[in-house]
Amino acid sequence: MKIATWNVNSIKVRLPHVLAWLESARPDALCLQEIKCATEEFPTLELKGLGYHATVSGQKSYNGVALLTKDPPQDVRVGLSGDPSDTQSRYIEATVRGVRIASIYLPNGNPVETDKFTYKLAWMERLMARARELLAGEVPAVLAGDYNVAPQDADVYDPVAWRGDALCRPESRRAFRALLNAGFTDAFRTFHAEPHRYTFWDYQAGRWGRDEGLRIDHLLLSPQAADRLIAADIDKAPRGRDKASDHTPVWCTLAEAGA
DNA sequence: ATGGTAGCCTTGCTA
Repeated sequence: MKIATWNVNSIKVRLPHVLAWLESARPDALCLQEIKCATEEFPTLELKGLGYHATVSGQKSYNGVALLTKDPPQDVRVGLSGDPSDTQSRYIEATVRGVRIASIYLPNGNPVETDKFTYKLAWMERLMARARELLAGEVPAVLAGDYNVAPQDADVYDPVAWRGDALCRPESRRAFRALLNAGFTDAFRTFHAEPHRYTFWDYQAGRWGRDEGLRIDHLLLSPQAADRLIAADIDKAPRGRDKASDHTPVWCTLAEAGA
């Protein structure tokens, strides 16, 4: 079972890229972030044409997450509990072929001296609470998405320049490590120890051309999912296309249940 | 050299 995540930065602009990638990579599930459209504006029919069900938590202009799955999803859950006043669409979760899959768009958190950073850390606490519930259920679970956290300096092209940024701050990294310490596995790092492998390259200053990026998109696996982990990697190709998103897909494959 | 790009619509904000 192949599960992928991709921050597409507008599904309307990126639909041709998404369709092409689905056709070539054929994931069983693709988690999308920053779709930047209302749920009713999502191109559900175009994706159905490729054989994918779309489960969407949209939002006009900003944020928005979705789950594209070959099989119909079950037990869809939208949002994280813990803050009824939170109106940002950043979390959707469903069961696909027995695997609990979440599409996550974690807040960026910049500038750090503002309530945006406070919101990010509070959101990570709420995610942690949900992660603990999933662990208690002892089910295969994959928390996939744009975490807006570069876990270590090796995940950043210029760690010194980024030291004070919300993506690299010690508080952000500690909250990310708490997920690992609780029992979740970073799928990519299971197979790739080499530094300077990225999932995001800023549009500005020719970062892509110089391979100056950050690894901020992650697939975190519960023990029951990690026990089935076969492979994981970053697919850089979509970032090199015309009109590309600033992020590129990350994927992992799980052995079939009972295999 | 204190910039640069992209996408949204709020022609500034978010990233």
